[in-house]
Amino acid sequence: MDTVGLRQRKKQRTREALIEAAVALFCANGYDATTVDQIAEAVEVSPRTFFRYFTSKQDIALSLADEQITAMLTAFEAQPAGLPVLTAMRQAVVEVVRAAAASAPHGRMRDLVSGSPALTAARFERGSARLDEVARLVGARMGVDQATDPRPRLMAAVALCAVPTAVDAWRSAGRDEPDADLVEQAFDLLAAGLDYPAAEISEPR
Amino acid sequence: MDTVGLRQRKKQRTREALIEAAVALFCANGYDATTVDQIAEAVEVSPRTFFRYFTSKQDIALSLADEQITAMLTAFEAQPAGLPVLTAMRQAVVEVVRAAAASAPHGRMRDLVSGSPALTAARFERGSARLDEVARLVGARMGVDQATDPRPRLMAAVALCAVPTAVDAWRSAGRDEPDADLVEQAFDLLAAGLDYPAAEISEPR
DNA sequence: CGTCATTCTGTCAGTCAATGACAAGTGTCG
DNA sequence: CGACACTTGTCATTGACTGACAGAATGACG
Repeated sequence: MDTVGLRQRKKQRTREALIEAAVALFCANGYDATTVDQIAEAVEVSPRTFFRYFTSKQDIALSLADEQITAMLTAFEAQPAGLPVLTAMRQAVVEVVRAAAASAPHGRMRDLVSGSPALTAARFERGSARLDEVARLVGARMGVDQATDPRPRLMAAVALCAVPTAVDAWRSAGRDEPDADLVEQAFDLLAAGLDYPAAEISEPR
Repeated sequence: MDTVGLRQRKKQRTREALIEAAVALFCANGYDATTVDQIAEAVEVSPRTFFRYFTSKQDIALSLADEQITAMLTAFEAQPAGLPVLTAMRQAVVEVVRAAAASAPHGRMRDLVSGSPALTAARFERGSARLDEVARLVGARMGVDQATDPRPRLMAAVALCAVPTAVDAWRSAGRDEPDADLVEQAFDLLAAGLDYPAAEISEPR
């Protein structure tokens, strides 16, 4: 096989160089102001080649986010078997977020993604695309069939969509705590249930 | 004032004609295969004018989704004051989804949106954009300050992101029930809490 | 009614993302 | 080395979107 062929190594290096250049340019000039041509030029490949490595400009911006979902899946599987599912999910997400906070490129990209509506939207697209994968693991851990039981998919939707959205919303509302803490809090609230009572006292008129 | 000026009425008519033409073309040929030029031509305006009414092609596709969020907010406010917040939210969403199911253009657009990843992502963008609005109403109903209490925003994120995502996932997994029923189920599950236990019996090896 | 300012629209030119087709270069393997 | 597959660059094209400018429609007012 060609596991370590020169050709493969070259491709891998090009791919990494493209990501590195893209992240640098995005951080320096912003996502929208960075053109594919600039990224390609920084790595000295043709713009056409860029699109042979990444299907779109969004694609490269979200390659890191993609890795995070994969990492989250791995972490989720690694959780002790007896753990309640939501707890296992929380641990997995927190682990990944902690690791990302310590990594410079991930940290910079997080701000970029939450700063650009287009990227925020694209991140959801990624999440939705991998929702089945997450649901499958959740179902396995619960010992139910994710094809017939709706709960695994619902939990996947919550983990992939509601939690990041809530964290983003909290951040933009001025909460400066580390992401991991906000994630913990989101899961705590979800575990406690959302069935809040209405205000008891009728407002003064 | 110019509340009913000829100019205003004309603009309104153009806007509606554009939406109508866009929906028709999207349904006939699909979202991606429909060009802005085609939409503009169908209404006999210049393509440039299209972008003076809608900021993007996605924008016009989601104008209906936008109306639904607004309708949901109205319905939420109209719920009886004593209702638990999650129940009120569920009623509001169900009402809107029911109404949409009865409306031909909304129904067709729903399939279009869930069929196109780009539109699904864009719908989230819309949702996130209005998350604060929703959170404010939720906070008001709970009698808490949405600036300091994280729960309203979390619930808004769940209602705007997790529920639609779960419903989409269920549909694509083959569940054919009416959307309203799926929404009810999602909220029921959320009200019951997500803290599912792990499977008790270790799998055979 | 005529004039002027405002607002809306069309035309034009241009940028950028993305894709198909073809040719030329580079790695792989017998 | 030489046939072959894979990768890349060049070229051309489409489609979304924007800025600038000119001209037409509209509304306000004397």
